[in-house]
Amino acid sequence: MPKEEVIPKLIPVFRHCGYEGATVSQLSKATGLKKASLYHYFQGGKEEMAKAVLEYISHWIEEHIFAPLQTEKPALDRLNAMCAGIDEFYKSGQDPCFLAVMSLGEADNLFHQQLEQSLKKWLDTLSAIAEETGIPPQQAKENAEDAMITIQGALVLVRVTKDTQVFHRAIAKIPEILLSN
Amino acid sequence: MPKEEVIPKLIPVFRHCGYEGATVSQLSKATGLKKASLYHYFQGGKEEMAKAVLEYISHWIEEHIFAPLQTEKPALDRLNAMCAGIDEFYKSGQDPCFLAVMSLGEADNLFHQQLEQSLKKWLDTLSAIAEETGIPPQQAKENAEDAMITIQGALVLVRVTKDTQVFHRAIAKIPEILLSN
DNA sequence: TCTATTATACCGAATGTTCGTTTGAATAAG
DNA sequence: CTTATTCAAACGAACATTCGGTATAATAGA
Repeated sequence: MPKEEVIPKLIPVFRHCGYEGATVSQLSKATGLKKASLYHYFQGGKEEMAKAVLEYISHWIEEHIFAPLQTEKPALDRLNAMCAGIDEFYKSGQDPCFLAVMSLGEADNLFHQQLEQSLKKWLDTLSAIAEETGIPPQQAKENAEDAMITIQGALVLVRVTKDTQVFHRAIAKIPEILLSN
Repeated sequence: MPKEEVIPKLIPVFRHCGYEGATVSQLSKATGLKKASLYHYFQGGKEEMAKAVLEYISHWIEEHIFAPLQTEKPALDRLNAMCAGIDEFYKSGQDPCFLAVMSLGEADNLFHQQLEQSLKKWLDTLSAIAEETGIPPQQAKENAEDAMITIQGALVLVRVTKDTQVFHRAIAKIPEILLSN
C-alpha cells in the first residue's frame, strides 16, 4: 500500500483520540498495516505519523477550502463555496478539528508552531476576503477571528450535543460575520 | 491533606493534558501526594479523580457563574457579572475548557453523559436570561448556543495564538449576543 | 490516667499491563 | 539476486494499580 493511501486512514484516529490518546495499535488496525509496516513508512514513529497527517490536512484545506476563494466570482459566492468545503471537512461538525485536538498536552509541545502557522493562514485568508469588500483592515481582522471562533466553538458544541443542526446554523452565519461592520 | 484540597490541585493537569494525557505520576507531583496516597483517596483510580474534578468544577460554576444571574439587578448587569466569572474561570482563555478536553477519546466514553448534562445546564441558564428580556424561546435558545459557541471557540483560538485579547473581545460580546434578535 | 485498639493518612516497592519501538525472518516484486 | 514490503515476536520503558507497611491521632477500656 502506497504512503498516500495510508495517511488518510490515520486521520480519524488522531482526530477522535488526540495525539496521546491514539495508540499505534489503533493506528495499525485503522490502516490494516501491522505495526512494523507502519514503522517502515514512518521511521519517526507516531510523531512522524501525526506530522504527516497535519501536512496532508494542510494540503486538503488549501485545495478544498482556500482554492474556492481565489476565483473571479462575487465575494459572497466564494464564501458560500468555502463554507461547503468546511462542512465537508468537519463532516457537519461530527469530526473534531485538529487545531483543537493537537493543541493539548504533549502534542502541543510537538506541533504548536505548525498549528499556529496553520491558524494564521486561515485568519489571514479570511481577513483578506473581508478587506476585498471594502472592510477596513482592523475590522476585517476581527471579523476573521470571529468567523474562526464560530467554527471552532460549533465543533465543540456538536461534539457534546451530537446536534449537527447547530453546526449548520453556525456555518451559515460565516459569510455575514465576515462581511459585517 | 484533606480531599477538598487535593482536587483543586488535580484540575490543571487534566485541563492541560486531557484525560489520557494526564498520568498518575503527573497528578502525584501536582498534588504533592505519592501515587499510593492518591489511590487512598480515590479508590477508583484516575477515572474517579477525573470524576471528582468534574463535580468540583460543576459546583464552582454553579457558585461563581450561575449564582450572579439569580440576583435582582438588571439583566445586563447580571450578564456582565457572569462574564467576569467566565473570565476568571478560564483565566482569560489560557486554561482550556473541560467540556472540550474531556469530550475526546476514551474520556468521552467515560464522561459523555456528565458533559452533555453540564452543557445543557449552561445553555438552559443562558436561554432563560434571554427569555427574561422578552426574547422569544426559539431565538433565546439560538442566542444561548451562539454565546456558548463564542466562549468555546475563543478558548481554542487563544490556546493556539496565545493572544488573550481575542478572548476578552469575545467575552465582551456575550451580552449582546444573548440579548440580540 | 495509662494502655490497647482502631481508623486515618501516607509511602516505598512491586504488580501486571500496555505503550511505542525494534528485530530478524518471510514473502513479493522487479 | 536484489530490493522493497510485510509480518510475528519480543524489547525496554512507562503506565495504572496494588501491596505491605509505618506514622499519627483519635477512641475506648481498665
